Amino acid sequence: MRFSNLFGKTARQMPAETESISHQLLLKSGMIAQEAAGIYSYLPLGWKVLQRIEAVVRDEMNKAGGQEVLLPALQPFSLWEKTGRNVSFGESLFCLTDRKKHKLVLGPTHEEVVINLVRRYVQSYRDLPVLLYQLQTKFRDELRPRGGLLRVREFIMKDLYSFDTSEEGLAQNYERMTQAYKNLYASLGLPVLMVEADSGAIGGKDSHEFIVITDNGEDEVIHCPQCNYAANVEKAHSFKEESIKTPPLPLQEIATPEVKTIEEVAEYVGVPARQTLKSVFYIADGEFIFVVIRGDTNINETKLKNVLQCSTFKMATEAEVVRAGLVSGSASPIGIKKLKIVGDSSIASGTNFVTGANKQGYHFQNANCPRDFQVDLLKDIALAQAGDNCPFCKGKLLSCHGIEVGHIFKLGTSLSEKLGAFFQGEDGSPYPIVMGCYGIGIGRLLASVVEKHHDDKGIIWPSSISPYQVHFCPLHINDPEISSIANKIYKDLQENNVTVLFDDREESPGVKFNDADLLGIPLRLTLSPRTLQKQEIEIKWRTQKQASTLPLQDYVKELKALLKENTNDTAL
RNA sequence: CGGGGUGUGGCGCAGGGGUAGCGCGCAUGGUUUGGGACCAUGAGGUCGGAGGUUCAAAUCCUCUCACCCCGACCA
Repeated sequence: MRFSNLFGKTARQMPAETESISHQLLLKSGMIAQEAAGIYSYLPLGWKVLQRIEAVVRDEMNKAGGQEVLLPALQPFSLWEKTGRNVSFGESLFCLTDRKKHKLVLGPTHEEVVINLVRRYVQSYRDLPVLLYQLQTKFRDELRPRGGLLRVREFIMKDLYSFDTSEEGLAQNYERMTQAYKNLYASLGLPVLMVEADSGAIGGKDSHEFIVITDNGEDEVIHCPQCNYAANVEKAHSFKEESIKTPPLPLQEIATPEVKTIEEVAEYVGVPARQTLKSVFYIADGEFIFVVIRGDTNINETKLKNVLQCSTFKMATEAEVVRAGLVSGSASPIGIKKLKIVGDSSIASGTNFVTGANKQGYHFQNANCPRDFQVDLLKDIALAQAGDNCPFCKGKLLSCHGIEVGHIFKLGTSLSEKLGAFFQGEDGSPYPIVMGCYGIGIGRLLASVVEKHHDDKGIIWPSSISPYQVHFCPLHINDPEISSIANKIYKDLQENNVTVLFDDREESPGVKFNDADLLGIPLRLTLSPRTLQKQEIEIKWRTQKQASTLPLQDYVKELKALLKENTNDTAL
């Protein structure tokens, strides 16, 4: 490719109004362009990289036994009603109506469609297992798109669906896909952490995420450095500091003027925060929910939402709290009769808690569950935090942030049953197909690679996905001799199947070198009067400061040897 | 959905009642060329949108839209 013909321009200044480094570099290098919030165009270079990532992903999916298909983005709404996921996806589902007034959705994922397809072709256990996958555009009306390609509303996803006759078969495919994912991240030079995850709107049982650890990642991971337990914070379990257990004392009301927060209450009464109870209020599917948890811990809203099995969920506003007859700052479950109360397990493990008296300026001391109050549900709804103890080895848990670059689910049979996907077993009876699904956001993968592989000058592509193998920079290209040799080299490289970006522009060396660094192609070739005089060509790796030279007569052979040697060297 | 911020040539910004200016980029010509060269000439916007105030609005007021960032938080 001649640089002079390349569509898209590199910018001198970083684009304004951007925060994440991948967003900045991808815009600055002219690889992507924004159209609207969370909606991007890929320009030729960015698209080339994306396609190379797709090739790596395809390769691994094929090796794992996947067969590629292409399912429709436009899907009947009625399919979503059958699984009920029109409700769980809620507002993030893009809905539209056709001219015949039929409701359609722009697919945010493809379980419904793929099951509906598979059920027509799978009748017998002999037809299973089968693994289908696609690379397809997904549409999700995200709450807040952010970070350039990191969270968008339209994106290409690789989604694979496994169909098995049994849980054992599913487990095998789950394991196979796990390995395929690990291989693919390694090819891309991405270090990932596999963590236990909440299955969210997709539904299902077991679920794992693959996380690239970076500070500006949206997801929080709790992990144990001792035993390698790792889970998304939404899912993570932990051991908190032991509750205080003393013989129950009589409930006692005390005046606590001007005392509101847990810290203030604990200090005023003279007990540690873990001997207080915190009351928090939510509205779930329109119902007011009273949640009570130990004062030193926080509520994991994902766990709470799962416990409540609701589809809409939010914190109650001050007005709603007042309307429920509660006193902010002094609320407690004691004496609450008409509201649904959810308690965290932590409240049953201790005694003599301090909690509100449901009266402005007063608290209770020595509250005990179930003596003084009862809860409708007692579950683990606590947020695991750094510093808590590991649930397996009691080591101190750590927390870090990361980008979710893959998510796999053991779906089981619930969607199959809802959509009528059954097979006939050896015994002649019908069984629901056992399903798994496995997703990777390709654009997010691209952004993650940039987040991990860049320096202050620009992107550093791993050779496995670089848009070109070589960036060729002839200097003084208006010199006829340089120009003719440069063109010959360009031709030579192409004839030798080396992909090359040929900077044939009449730009100064600084411009060319800076653009080369920004674009991040791993190998740079430079031809100039200086190198020509010695009958040499300069060669420099993007990752290295120093350049070296190759003899002009024989450079192609040596270059190809170097490329071959380094092609697998993606674990940077 | 709440909070904060920003909208002025392709990009980055300044201007803050008297109908727009800088840098980069772009075009033409010339001189340059190993880490974002220089000179000259030139093209390109009517200031996110709508309404209002005013003799006069990019500038003041009202509404609205878009984009960015934070939070979806313990009462």
